[in-house]
Formats: sequence, structure tokens, C-alpha cells
Amino acid sequence: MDNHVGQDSFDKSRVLNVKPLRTLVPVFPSPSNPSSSSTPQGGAPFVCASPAGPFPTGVAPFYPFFVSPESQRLSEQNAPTPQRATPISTAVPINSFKTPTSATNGDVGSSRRTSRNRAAHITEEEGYNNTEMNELDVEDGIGNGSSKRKKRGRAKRASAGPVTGVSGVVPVDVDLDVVANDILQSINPMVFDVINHPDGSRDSVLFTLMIYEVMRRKLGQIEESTKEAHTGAKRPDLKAGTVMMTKGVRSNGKKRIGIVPGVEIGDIFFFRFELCLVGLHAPSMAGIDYLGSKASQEEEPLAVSIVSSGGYEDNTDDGDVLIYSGQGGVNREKGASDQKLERGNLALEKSMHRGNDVRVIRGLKDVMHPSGKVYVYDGIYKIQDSWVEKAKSGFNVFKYKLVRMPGQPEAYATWKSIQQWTDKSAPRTGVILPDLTSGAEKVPVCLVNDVDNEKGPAYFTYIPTLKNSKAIAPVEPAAGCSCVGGCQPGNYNCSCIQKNGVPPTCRNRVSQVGLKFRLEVFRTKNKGWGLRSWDAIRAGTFICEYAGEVIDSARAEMLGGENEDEYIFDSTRIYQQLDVFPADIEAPKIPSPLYVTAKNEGNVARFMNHSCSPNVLWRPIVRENKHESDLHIAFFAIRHIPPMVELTYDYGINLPLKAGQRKKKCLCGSVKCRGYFC
DNA sequence: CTTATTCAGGGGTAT
DNA sequence: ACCCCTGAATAAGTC
Repeated sequence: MDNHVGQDSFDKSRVLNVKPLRTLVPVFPSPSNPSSSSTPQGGAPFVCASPAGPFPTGVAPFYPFFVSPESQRLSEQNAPTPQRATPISTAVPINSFKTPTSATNGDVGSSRRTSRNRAAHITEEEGYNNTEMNELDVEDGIGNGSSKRKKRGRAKRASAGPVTGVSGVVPVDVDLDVVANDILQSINPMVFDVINHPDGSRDSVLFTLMIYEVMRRKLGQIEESTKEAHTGAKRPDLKAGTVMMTKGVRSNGKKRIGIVPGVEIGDIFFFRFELCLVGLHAPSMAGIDYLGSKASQEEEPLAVSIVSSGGYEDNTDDGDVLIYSGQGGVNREKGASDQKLERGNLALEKSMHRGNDVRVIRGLKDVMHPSGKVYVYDGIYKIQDSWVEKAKSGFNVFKYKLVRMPGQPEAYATWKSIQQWTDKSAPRTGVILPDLTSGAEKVPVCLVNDVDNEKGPAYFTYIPTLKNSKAIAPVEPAAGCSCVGGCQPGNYNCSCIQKNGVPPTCRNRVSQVGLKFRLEVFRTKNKGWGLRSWDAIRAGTFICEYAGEVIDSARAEMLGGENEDEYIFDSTRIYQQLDVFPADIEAPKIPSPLYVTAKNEGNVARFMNHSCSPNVLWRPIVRENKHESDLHIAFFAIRHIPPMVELTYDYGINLPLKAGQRKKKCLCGSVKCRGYFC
């Protein structure tokens, strides 16, 4: 228990600094610092009002300020307080955690259930090639608080003292450990109870990844904003990973052979540390994970998992077979040498003789994110053969032939198929229409059915955005800083920096409004038509908006009632807390209610089905256009979504039901299914 | 844009 | 202490 995360009393400045997962949230700069307005780009900027209602400036919706009575009660009674492995003292409603995420890749939590939102803005900048909403959450000012904070935890980096800005404003001195602790503290203790279970669960894995994402992003923001001071984390991925490891915020901490509870075949990851944290592959860099002779209680080491990431000359031609190279023989100083039958190589050899299961993670180039990689968990393989061969370098290299065990869900094979469809080396079967948007989107959206004989959805006109949207009053202070082309880190005259201490860099833009991913409308087995993507989608990434005809509440009432229009988007629907806080039902607050019908005219969003365990969520967004601005609904990925996985969001509940409206039986199949939606 | 190079880095295992 | 199929930033090579 000595690793209590900041326990001392609690000083408000620290609490204020905590950025819950909301950090993931589209990090919309708070209303008071719309850094975005600074970029007078061509495209209509997006300003986002988070569904979580405006908050008083400077006040973060976290305990002890905003915890709901229910939340508090629940956490108190369910949490075996005394011996919680990870001591997080402050209770925070889980929803803040699961709040809509945002923009960057973060995924954050998800649920839109949170109600609290503070208005935030997201601006969109055409041409910014990062689709993900960026996470610069400038909101409550990291700098303010932290700079004042006393340094408790030890920061490795030598903080060379506060860097003071020109105008004497905010020192950019951020203690990474303090920031990390603040994030941990802002998490609902109940989450840790889930995570700390000896055997992982789906929730523990997802929570872990969510926390890591928030942490990584937050540390990355700091790094970016403090570049010149060389004070940030050079490797946010490593720093965040270290913190989580140290605090025990991880899943499946015990190394094991075979499947890992809570991790599903086909799951994707974007950082090696994610693999460590969920218990899939422990080494932060090495490609072979194994149980040493001690851990395995045997004389010999046994392999548990491998990551094939292109570092050696692996052969991956056949999707079910992998020729993997042993480790070693590539010392940088000493140059190449023969590999030795030791460590991982020995473990693989032993595992082959024993016929043990070996988990395989395949690293691929992430097309959407050129500089990075995506790791695909491809399930259980067994080692069928091993030999030594001369590598190009002329030295001996061990080779292992791994064969995928049959009966497992498709994972890497799906990626291969998509690649073939892409390069036309194999045809996409079941295509009904190559582009259902008829060119209305920059990217074609195909219509496919390989399930039954339906020829397509009922007729509708494809439009990429809202029709008849009404201008709303400009979102509060449209005034942010006056930086043009983005706030510069060193500009202390920038109001964003003055207010937050951290330069927002003005990257808070969801890049384009249009589609970025290669989406397809497909026939589901039992839910009619659905939507999915050929491209992997990172948590927090903007996917699309809800296009259609804006209508008023009376019309929505009428259409949604007796007319049974199933394509109505109603921002006033309520999102039920599914898991931990069933009583916490609050309606998202947005500048003004929005009702949209996509029955006759709409875009891909009209095909997204409901799920009680959704992988997508929506956020209200205000798009600025010259002097006007109007409200839009944007969808973001809650977590990493592998290709071809159906995109779903929580439709919420209409209470009371409109005249003539009926509850619909939910077919989402989730273990958390509410049973219906309406 | 694709590939190569540089460089700081963390956990795990072995010593 | 050493090893290792990071990952980002930078540089250089391709078109």
C-alpha cells in the first residue's frame, strides 16, 4: 500500500489538474480557450461541445466536486476498501472515465453517459492529416496547478527549474509523476477492483487499455508542450507503461501459457506496452516471451508468446503459418554473429518438443498512421519445426515454423484479405454496389451482402452532412488566443498558454469532415444492414458525422412515434449506465437539442446499429462557418476497432416514449445487453 | 512518400 | 549487467 497515489489530503490544485479519461475525450479545449479559432482555415472548423455539460471554468468534474451520491454510495459499498491493491483514494464516477472520447486516439471511455460535460471545442482543420482528434486538452490547465504543486513523487528527469515565460506567466514545469498520479487518482476505485482481479476479464483488459491511452496521451501532450524545456517524457508510451506497471494498473499480471482471459483473438494494439499491460506479451521490446526455468518449475524454459514485427527475416506468406527467426546475433557494436540456443531460442525449442501453445502477435505497418505499427493478436500457434539457416549476413539464425491452431476466429487472415481486395489480387465477394455514396464522399463506401439475398437497403438519398441545420448562437467565447496557424509553444502571449500553462498547439482539430476510413455497409446476420471498416480504427478517432435532415422536436416526436422512423438521431436520449453505476442516468447537455432524421437522406451513420457494449460514441460538435455555427453530431471510436468489426453505438433510451413508439428488442448480443432500446 | 539511421529507453532474465 | 522484432524524429533516397 505504499504506492498510494497521492494521498495526502488533497489539495485542490491537484484535483483540478486531474484529467480523467476525458482527456481522451476529444480534447476539446475548453470554451475559454478555443485555440482553434486561431486557425482561419478554409474548412469549417469544428467546435465541440462535449456532451458533458459546461463546467465552471477551472473546475474539473471530479470528486469531490461532482461525484454523484449514487456513485459514491456504490463505490463505498462495493469496494472492499481496506485492501484494495491499488489505492486510489478519490472516488470518481466511472462515467467520467467512460466518457466520450475524443478525438485523438484516445478512446476513452466511453460512455456518453456522462452527462457532465463541459463545453469544449473541437475545431476542424482541413488538411490536418491526423484524423484523430487531438488530444490536447487544454482544459483545466496542467501548468497552473502543477507548477504550483510541490514536487512529491520523484521525477527522474532533472527538472531544471521552472521555465518562465516572457510575460512571467506560467512556468512550464510539469512533474510527470504528479501528472500520472493525478490521472490514476481520477479513476473510479471500482475500476481497480476489476483490473486487479488475478484472472483478467474483458473489462479489466479494456479498462487497462483505456487508462494507458489516457496516460500516454496526456504525457505526450506535456512532452509536446514542453519540448523546448526538455522536460517532458521523450517516450510517452514508455513512461505511461512504466507508471502503470509500477502501480499495478494492469491485467493478467501473471504470465501464462495459452489464452489470456479478456484478450480476444483479433484484438489490435498500437504500442508494445499495450501487449505487456494486458498480459499478452511481457517484454517491452523483445520478440519472444518465455517462462524461465524458475517460473516454469521445470528445468527448461518454455515460450509463451512471440511478436513478429519485421525485425528479422520472417516469412509470413501463408496466413496460418509463420516462419519466425530466433533472437540474437545482431549486436550493434559487435556486429552480426551466430545466434545461440539460449533464452528465447531455447524456450521455443523446448516448447516445440512439448507441443505447447504459443501466442502469436503479428506486427504490421499501420496504413492510417504511417509512422507506427499495429499489432494483431492472431491466437494460438504451435511450433511444428525448427532449424538453423544462414541469414543474408552469413551467420546462423534459428528458424521456427509455427502453425496456427484450427478453429480460432479469423484475425490476421482478415487483414490479408483486405490487403488482397485493396490490391485487387482477390475480389471482394458479395458486392452489390461499389459506392453507395455515388461519389458524395471522397472515399467510396461499398454495399455488400454475403449473408442472404437482400439486394440492399430501402431507397434513400446519400448526403454527406446535415441539411437544414439551424445556426446557433456562437459558442461562448469564440475568442481564444490570437495565434494564427496554431499556438506556438514558446509564445507566452498566447492566451491559451497563459490560461493553461501548456500551449495547446492548436492541434485540436478533427481533420476532415469527410470520411477517412474505407467503410462498407454490409448485411448482418440478424440486424439488417450494418456498418464496418476495412481499416483499423484507433481509439478516439473521428469516424463520421450523423448526416440527415434536421427537424424540430415536434416532428421528431411524430416521426419517431407513429411513423416509426428508425433513422432519427435524438440528442436528448438518455444513456444508461450499464455497469457500475446503474443509477447514474443523465442526459447529455449540449447547446441545444438536436433531432435528425436520416430516413430519406443520410450518410453512412444511418447504418450504424445499436449495441449495449458499443465501440463507437457520439459527441456534439459545433461547426463554425464564418460567422455562423451549427451543431453536428460526430462519432468517435471508443476503443481500438479491428477491421471488419461492426461499428455500433449506444442509441440511448427515450423517456418517456413518444406516442406510438415501442421499445425494440436489442440484438447486440453483449453480455451487458439491456435487452432493448428505443 | 518510403526507407535508413539515430537515439533514448524499460522490463525481464541471468549473473 | 545485458539483451531485445521500440518508436519518434531525422535524414536520405524515390517517384
